Amino acid sequence: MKISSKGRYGLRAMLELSRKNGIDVTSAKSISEEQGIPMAYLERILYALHQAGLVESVRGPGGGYKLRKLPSEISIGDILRALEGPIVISKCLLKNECNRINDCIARVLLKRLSNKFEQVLDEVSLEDILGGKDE
Amino acid sequence: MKISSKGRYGLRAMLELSRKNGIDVTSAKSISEEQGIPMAYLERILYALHQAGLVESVRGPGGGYKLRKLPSEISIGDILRALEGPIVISKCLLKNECNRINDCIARVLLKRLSNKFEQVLDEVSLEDILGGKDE
DNA sequence: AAAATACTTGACAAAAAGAGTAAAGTATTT
DNA sequence: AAATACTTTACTCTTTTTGTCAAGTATTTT
Repeated sequence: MKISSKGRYGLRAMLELSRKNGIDVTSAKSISEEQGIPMAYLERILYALHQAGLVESVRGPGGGYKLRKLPSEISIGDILRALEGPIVISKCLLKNECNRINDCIARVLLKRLSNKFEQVLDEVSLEDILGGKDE
Repeated sequence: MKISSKGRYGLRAMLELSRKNGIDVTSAKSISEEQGIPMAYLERILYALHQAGLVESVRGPGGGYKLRKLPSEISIGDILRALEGPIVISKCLLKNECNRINDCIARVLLKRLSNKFEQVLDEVSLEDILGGKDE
């Protein structure tokens, strides 16, 4: 029931990029230092975020990363999906993971809760947090 | 981000008990058989649910378990807390698990999402599922 | 062009968590 | 007293998580 440290690191990296959005590119190294995220691990995280189309990268000296969309257009759900895969509350909701699909007394419940959770995560954007939007 | 198999088994056991609520006591063995849950594991799960005051047990031949409250009075959150501990979306929200509490760019967000999740789980009771309540 | 910088990618390893077993013990009823 | 069933601890196997390492690719500045 918890976000992994990979997910948390990713969120923090994205928030850091949001903070500096518009200015220019931010190097992985500076994110690593400011956020205390192991460099080698961060690179893999940024790579996954890149694959998902959430950030773009600029190579060469002075290079780094920047958001590919506005902070208001990137949800927490987007970030977690990129780093942790499909957002489901239970493994058994994934394809081929349940061997009593038609007989499970809890399936409807789990499905409903899972959808609700995903909805919550998709409703909040990076901008909402940065702006300090409270509710 | 997922409920453990322990949590899932527990949910299913509780739903099974809800189904038979009022009639009499249900043995661990019959739950194990009907739900396909390993007996030894189920016993530990029922024990935890008992400790949490969610079920009561009757010993001796013909003994078993029954709900301690009405299905409408037991939430999914109650069950998961009993089996998996405090419901938090991130480890770093627990005491002594975060070493940059006052400096974490994501803390407010995580706290907010975590509360929201817990609220969702506490809003749904066993009765809601059993009755097939859809929304 | 070369060197420096920085992103890309795959393979691997240590550590933690999850899932379940085993076995012995305790309590209660027939 | 024998059967049934709950209680509890300890342990093991497997999977997942959390990274590290190292080699490679691309781009820019000098």
